[in-house]
Amino acid sequence: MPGITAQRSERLAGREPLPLFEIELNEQQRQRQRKVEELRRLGIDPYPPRSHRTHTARQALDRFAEIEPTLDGELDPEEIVVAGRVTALRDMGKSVFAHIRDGSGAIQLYLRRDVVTDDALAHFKRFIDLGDFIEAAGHLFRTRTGEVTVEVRRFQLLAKAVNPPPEKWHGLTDVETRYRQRYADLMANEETRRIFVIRANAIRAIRRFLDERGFLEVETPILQPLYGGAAAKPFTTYYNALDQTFYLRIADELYLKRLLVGGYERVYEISKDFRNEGIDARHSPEFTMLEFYMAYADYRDVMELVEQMLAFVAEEALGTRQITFAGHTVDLTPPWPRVSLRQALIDTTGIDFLEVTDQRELYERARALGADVAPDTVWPRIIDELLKTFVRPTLIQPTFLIDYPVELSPLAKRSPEDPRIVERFQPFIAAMEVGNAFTELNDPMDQLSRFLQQARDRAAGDDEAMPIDDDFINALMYGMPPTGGFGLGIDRLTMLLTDQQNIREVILFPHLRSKPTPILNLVPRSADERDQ
RNA sequence: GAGCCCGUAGCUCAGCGGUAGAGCAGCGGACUUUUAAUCCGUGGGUCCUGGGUUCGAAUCCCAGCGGGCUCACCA
Repeated sequence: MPGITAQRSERLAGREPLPLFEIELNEQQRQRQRKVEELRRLGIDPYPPRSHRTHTARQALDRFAEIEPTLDGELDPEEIVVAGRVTALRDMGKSVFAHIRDGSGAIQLYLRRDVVTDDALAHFKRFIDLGDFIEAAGHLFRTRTGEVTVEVRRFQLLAKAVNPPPEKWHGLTDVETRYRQRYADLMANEETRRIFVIRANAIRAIRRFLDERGFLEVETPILQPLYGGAAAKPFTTYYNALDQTFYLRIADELYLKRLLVGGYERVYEISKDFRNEGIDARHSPEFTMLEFYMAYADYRDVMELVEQMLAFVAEEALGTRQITFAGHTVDLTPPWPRVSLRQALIDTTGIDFLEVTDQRELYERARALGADVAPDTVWPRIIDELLKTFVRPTLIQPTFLIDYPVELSPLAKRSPEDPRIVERFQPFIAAMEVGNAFTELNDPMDQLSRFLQQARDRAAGDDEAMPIDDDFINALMYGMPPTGGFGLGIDRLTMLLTDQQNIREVILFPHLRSKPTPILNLVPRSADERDQ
């Protein structure tokens, strides 16, 4: 059965009718939409352009706390106006209790017949539903049960909700609906709202930390003619004006380093990167990355800065350096232990990767330990697998894993002590890898040879090997100072700070496959119906 | 991409071969300090979609769509 039509609403709103479609509403939506039309007939705008709010819920509660000692149990003499979404309604007959929530919190409203008048109370009961935005003018007092409440004199609908809100006790729990309709999730679930506040606080803290230390925030291209700076498959697009294939960046790295060639000493960028790969609890193809680079610093300087930064961020975002994640309590207070990957692997697997240089032998040893590797897995990938299987689960308290084999790191500088090792580290917290850093490779010819090796890997079938970026080589040929660089997954950091096990819980609008059935049922109207 | 699990009212869920259910929300009524208010009454369904088995399918089987978890690739 067709519901109230958009066309009729348009007519009642004094505009031209929508010609072709109507929206099919369920019973509750129809019920509410009827109220919209009835209000219009009464000359009341169900969507007025302005509110007259004088106090947020928080400000009202704070005000009452301040003046209550002077009131002697009486009403606050000053009239205030609060506004928000109706989240609870308790109809007592000749009075009504309601809660409204705004961005600052919630406050209770109390409407009594002998204060608002009989007609106004009837109007409220007739037209105000759960989920509506309203404003209410009145005086603060404390109820018998102790709750600070507005005794309402006047009220006004600010925006009618046609959709009923999710169930009040369990909220919205269906994961798919929570992601597809994040607005409903945010409306219904305090925890969801909390996560994104912490996320914003963390990002603000990072900016402040870096700004205070002389870093320059910059923006480099997201659309790039060549991608690089990480091992990943890119999203590809076509740039019409340039008549050329472009890629969405997989990392910021190569552009930020060009800026150090240009003479900036400290730069950072916080923005989205895109990797055309699998989605799981720790990976989102569109994710947020912090990268910073500092000249005249090496990876040890960077480690010191990173442990300070993350302790600062936790303090700013959560008020503590102790965080709980997946049942682990970890303490971010610096300094964090530095453990070489070589030693960690010797301790956990007995394998010394400087001794076991033959791929076949490494494979046999890994298999003997029970690692899940295929016979054709290349040497660096086996090392990576051993790291993930045997080392990573042991890294609960914050730890820097340092000094990786050169084969794993085509953009990092070799150790002066051992050319088979690069000066690289990854911070692990609660067994989660949250970043990646190294002393940056600034020898253009060494960089070129690493690119050439990547090209060979690519030819051999590694489709995540980086393409050769000759402009980057050209930049390095102008000279880049000794530099330490760092990349941090902002989403994963947020997971840690909010104790969320799934990355989609910390992304406002995570990607899902489009649904064949639309949310709104728009049905065509027949011509004669339109003519009536 | 593979394996396992899920899809029932606006929301949260039960039902798992024999007339489609509960709570909240809705609608009607009672109640002037309630707190998931309470009490009485009541409407509401493409049981994800399409096939099949069966006298009979929400329930069993097959396929598809959407989602979750675990793998695999990756930060």
